Order: sequence, then structure tokens, then C-alpha cells
Amino acid sequence: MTTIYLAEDQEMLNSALSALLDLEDDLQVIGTATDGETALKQIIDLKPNIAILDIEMPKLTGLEIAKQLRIIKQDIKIIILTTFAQASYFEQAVSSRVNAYLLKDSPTDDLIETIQNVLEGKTIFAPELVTNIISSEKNPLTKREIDILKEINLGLSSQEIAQKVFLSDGTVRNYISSIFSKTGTHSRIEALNIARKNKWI
Amino acid sequence: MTTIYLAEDQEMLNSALSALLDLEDDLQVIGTATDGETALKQIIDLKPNIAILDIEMPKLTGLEIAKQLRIIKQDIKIIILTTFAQASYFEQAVSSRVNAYLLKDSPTDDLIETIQNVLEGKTIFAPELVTNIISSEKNPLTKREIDILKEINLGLSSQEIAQKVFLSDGTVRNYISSIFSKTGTHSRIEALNIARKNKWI
DNA sequence: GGCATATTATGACATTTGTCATTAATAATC
DNA sequence: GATTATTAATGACAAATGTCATAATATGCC
Repeated sequence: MTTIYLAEDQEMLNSALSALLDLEDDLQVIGTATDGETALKQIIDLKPNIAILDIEMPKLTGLEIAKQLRIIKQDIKIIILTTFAQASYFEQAVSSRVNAYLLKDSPTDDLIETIQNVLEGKTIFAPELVTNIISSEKNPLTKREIDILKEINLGLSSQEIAQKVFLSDGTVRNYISSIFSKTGTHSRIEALNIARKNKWI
Repeated sequence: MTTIYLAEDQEMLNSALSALLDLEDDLQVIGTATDGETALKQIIDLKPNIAILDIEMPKLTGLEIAKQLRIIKQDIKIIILTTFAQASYFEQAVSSRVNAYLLKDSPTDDLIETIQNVLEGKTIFAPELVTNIISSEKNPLTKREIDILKEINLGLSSQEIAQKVFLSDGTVRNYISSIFSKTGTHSRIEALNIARKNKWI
């Protein structure tokens, strides 16, 4: 009997998947969570054979959970299940030696098949990934620039940002200018659009 | 035997739910789709007792499907299943005499219970709706203003917008000024944030 | 030790943005 | 028929934004 832990923040999908997986007579879902923190604690506690992890969850992402589990060298197969074919996510998954990376854009049969394959020691990456991958540039912005871009995102003016982060108005404007040249843009909104597309903010 | 049609664009949830519903011995899923257009056609064709519809789908939203089905007076129970507790969605659902409105933030048991209740003629609205509803103001912007706001969203400058929509630069700036006063803001990014929150763009 | 990068700052400048008053032609509504 | 809302425009002005040159300090790296 293979034990499974499922972390997925959308309750409907969470309960539907756990019910379905439980129906397979060689699989048993021994726990589920809708946030990352609970998931990590319980996975360490319950020691399932397999963890199926969503990426975007409250408190802790699935990728961070995977990283932690590899650090403490827990013997577990990890399947990442996500909406996003984002290159940066994919790279993080590879570097955490995840056993499979599957898109929610696939049917449940694929998930069950993936579970079987992973159990046999195979590493599975969804074929759609190769074609649909959204290759985001690696972030060229410094910490300060990212901070300022986040304030821009809230709609603050240069002076408001200056006050909030304790810088001079001129300095803030210089940083913004630098953000523009690094993103190849000339306005706040363009820069925000690029940063959002690449998940820099 | 109750026949069900399921329209949900996320394949994983789509297949998980149809498998689960099919397990109930008084329910039968007679078709599913991942886009609204196909869904509407097949619902008219297959005449299921119940349609479970996601709102945000390609080509046609679940709410538009509901509206169409009411116009042609097809005898069908409609359950809207969505992530969003958006007041505007809710109102549209009510005006299309939808039989239930359920959040994906609920477990599958709730969905099955809702199906039973709807069959008995009850109208069900998720209790979380009442507490979590995101009350978006009704859109005070004119068509022209919305058009211009969409261009702003792309990061265009006043002049670029002027060229694109064949207006003078000054006129564009006047419209933007008007958008600000209607949204109670003083900058493009603030206005965009408000418009996004309220789903005006 | 030296080089590159990040952080912070100032001053100056052109351009853009946002505001306001004012005008005018169409619809749409009462 | 009068009133209101929408669309469109101009001119003028203050404020904000974006660009550039220049410079100082701090930190990490070869």
C-alpha cells in the first residue's frame, strides 16, 4: 500500500483528488492540507511515500516544501501539481530533485499514471511543459529595485515611495530609471507588466 | 437517474469531478467541456437535468451560458461553481435564475449535497458568499473611458493612446482625468488597481 | 589591493502627466 | 422642447516623471 499526502489550497480539487486517489486500491491518502505550513509539518510527521504538492499555496509554496524535505533527507517521492508552466518554477523543481512535475491542465488519469511511474523510480515531466513553457528572464533587479517596484505596484508616487522607504525623492527616481533600463521600458506600467509576466513581484 | 453536464476549464478538476459524480449511483455525467462555446452547444443538444458551470472559461463564461439557457427556456437546473465571491457575478447569477452558486473553496461533499437540494427545487447559495463577498462598485466609467483604461493597462503613453484610438492627446488626457475623478484616484496605476479589483477591465 | 556592484545622493533638464476652464456636437431621457 | 450624459477639442498651467552626469560609501570577490 502506497501512502500519499496531498497539499492543494483549492478545497474542491483537494477533496475531489483525495477521494479519487483513495479509490485506487493500492493507494491511500493519509492526509491533506490547504496551506503549505500545515502540509510540511504533517508530511514530516506522517512520512507518506508520496507528496503531491501545489505550488501557489498560503504560507509556504510547494517548491519550498520540496526544498525542505530534500534538506532533511526525508525518503519521499515528490510530485508538483500546478497551473503554471513557468520556467523558473520548473528550474526550482529540478534543483529540489522533484520526481514529477504535472500541470492541472492534464486529466486525473495522468496523475494516477504519474504516481505509478514515480513509484517505479522514473522521473516524469509533463510533455506540455516542453511546448508551453513560459520562459521568464532571470531577474536582473536588485533587492532595492524590487522593493521600489512593489511600491510602484501599489500606485505610490515617487515622493510617497521616498517617504515610505526613507530615501530622497531623487534617489527613488534614479532607481526607477534603472528599473526601466533593465526592463527595456520607459514607464511604470510597462515595467510592472514585464515584472508580473516574469513573476519578479 | 439524474443527468449532468459539467463545464470547467481546468482539466484536472473537470475529470476529477466527473469521475466522482459518476460514482454516485443516482447521478450520471453525460458530457463535459473545457470551454463555454462547446458547453452551450452540447447542453442544448444533450438536454441534461443539471448543468454545473464554471464562470471564467474561454470563449463564453458560465454566466453567459446560463443567460442563454434561460432565454431559450430550456428546462434545466444550473449550478455555478466558481473561485470568485464577486458581487457582480452573484447578481448576474441571480438575474439568470441560477439554482445554486457554490465556491470552489468548498469540499466536493457540498457539491453533491447542493445537487440533491437543487433537484428538490431548492435554491442554494454558498454561505461563505454572504460573509466573503467582494462588493465591487458598479462601473461608473463610460465605454470610451474603459477603452482608454485598457490602453493604459498596456503601458501606453497619452500620445500613443491618442494615435491608436484617433483622438487628440489633450482629449485622451481629459478622459484619463475623468477616470481619476470617478475612481477617486490621482494616478494611472491607482486607477488600474481599482478597476482590476472591481473587474471593470 | 583593486574591481565590480549596490546603495545613496544632488542638480539640471526636457517631457509627460494631471487639472481646469471653456466650447460644441450628438444622442438619450424626461 | 429642455436637460443631461457622452464624445471630442483647445489652451494654459503646475506638478510629477524620466534622464543624465557626477560622486561618495560600502561590500563582496578575484
